[in-house]
Amino acid sequence: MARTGASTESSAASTAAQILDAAERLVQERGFNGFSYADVARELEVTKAALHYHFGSKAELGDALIDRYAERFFEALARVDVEETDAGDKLRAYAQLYTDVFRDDRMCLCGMLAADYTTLPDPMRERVVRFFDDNEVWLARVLEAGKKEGTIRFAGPARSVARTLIGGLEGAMLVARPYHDLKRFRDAAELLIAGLAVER
Amino acid sequence: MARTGASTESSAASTAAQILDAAERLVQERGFNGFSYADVARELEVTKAALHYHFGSKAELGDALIDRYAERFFEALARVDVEETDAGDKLRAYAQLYTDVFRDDRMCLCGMLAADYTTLPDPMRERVVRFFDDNEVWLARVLEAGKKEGTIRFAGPARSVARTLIGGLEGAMLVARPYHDLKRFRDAAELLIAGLAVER
DNA sequence: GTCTATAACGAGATAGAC
DNA sequence: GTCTATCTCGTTATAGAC
Repeated sequence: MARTGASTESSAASTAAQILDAAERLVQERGFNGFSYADVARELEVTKAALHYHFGSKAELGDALIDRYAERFFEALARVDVEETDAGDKLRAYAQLYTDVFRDDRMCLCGMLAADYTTLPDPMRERVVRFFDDNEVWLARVLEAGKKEGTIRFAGPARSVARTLIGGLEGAMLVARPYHDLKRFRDAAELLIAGLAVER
Repeated sequence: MARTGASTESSAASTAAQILDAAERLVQERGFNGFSYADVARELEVTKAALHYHFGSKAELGDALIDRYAERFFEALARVDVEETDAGDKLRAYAQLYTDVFRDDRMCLCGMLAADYTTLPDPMRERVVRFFDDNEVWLARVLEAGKKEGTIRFAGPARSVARTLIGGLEGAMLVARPYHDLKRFRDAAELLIAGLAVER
């Protein structure tokens, strides 16, 4: 499907998208309680009032941030499903998505929001949980497929291994970020996959 | 060594300690940017000004929080060293420390502060990093000992496995907390240890 | 050591002009 | 759609009385 084509605004990106871009990075870097409308406004060189036109409240902005992030993330997973056939390769491609985030000095958006969880409005909480649930479903399916094909073995329910992988990768990002060290994250990701989903 | 014994203040806990208790829980639940002096003051039924007498600034309070948390944590690890001899048992005792934190609906203090890392003053950053470094040293020593005794095997440098364990446990707490599910955390901790430090 | 009072600032949000 | 102006509230922090 082509881009939306010639629209009323011919600028590179709509203001709403620019706001989401800036806010997303700020949340991933500083957390939901660590940034303000003023930060976004300064960056885009518009006023806070302009932001409120596009996203009435910080909570609404938060909802939109998670929705877009999740949409893009699961689109990427759908591409992995098309491009990779081996279960081990799919797991490594999954970890690579996290690596790409970490490379930008960012934390996973939903990992960061998991830290902020107790302070989030309910609609944001629900979205964060759904993100992890959907990740778990995707990973469990890959693990089960690998087990069936005999390319992978693991102990216990695929769901538990999936959860441990998600938490392991989120935690690897969390702890590696202060060290500003990509290798630290990649080593952990590699050990996690090798230890939890043994190839044979 | 006995408690400090009869001191000038005979009350149950000094005000400074009460402040640290309340602030610690608030940070572990809500993050460093998710609580205020007003929250602590309300809880202890004192004024904000009283808090400032004991801890001049939020940054100083943060320093004191990490110092006390780290001190207690490494005292606990020293006890583990005395009480457990088998390397696998030491690793399980290590994970149990995290379980105890999670059981109180808390995130590890330094795991939470790792999320807030980019917004922290430098002295707090240094303390957070030191906490993880010291954890890594302790775990790597346990892993090496287990390898030498032949009770444990693992791939790659003990340091890398140690880092992966720390990140894995921190991430397991982070992601399990929204689900309010102790079993979810315990299952992940078990799989992490079994997958990263295989017993034989 | 704790209080009242207040300063100084930033946050989220709204009204109404352009 | 973006602006100026403003409101209200919460935040960290300090001064000075008790």
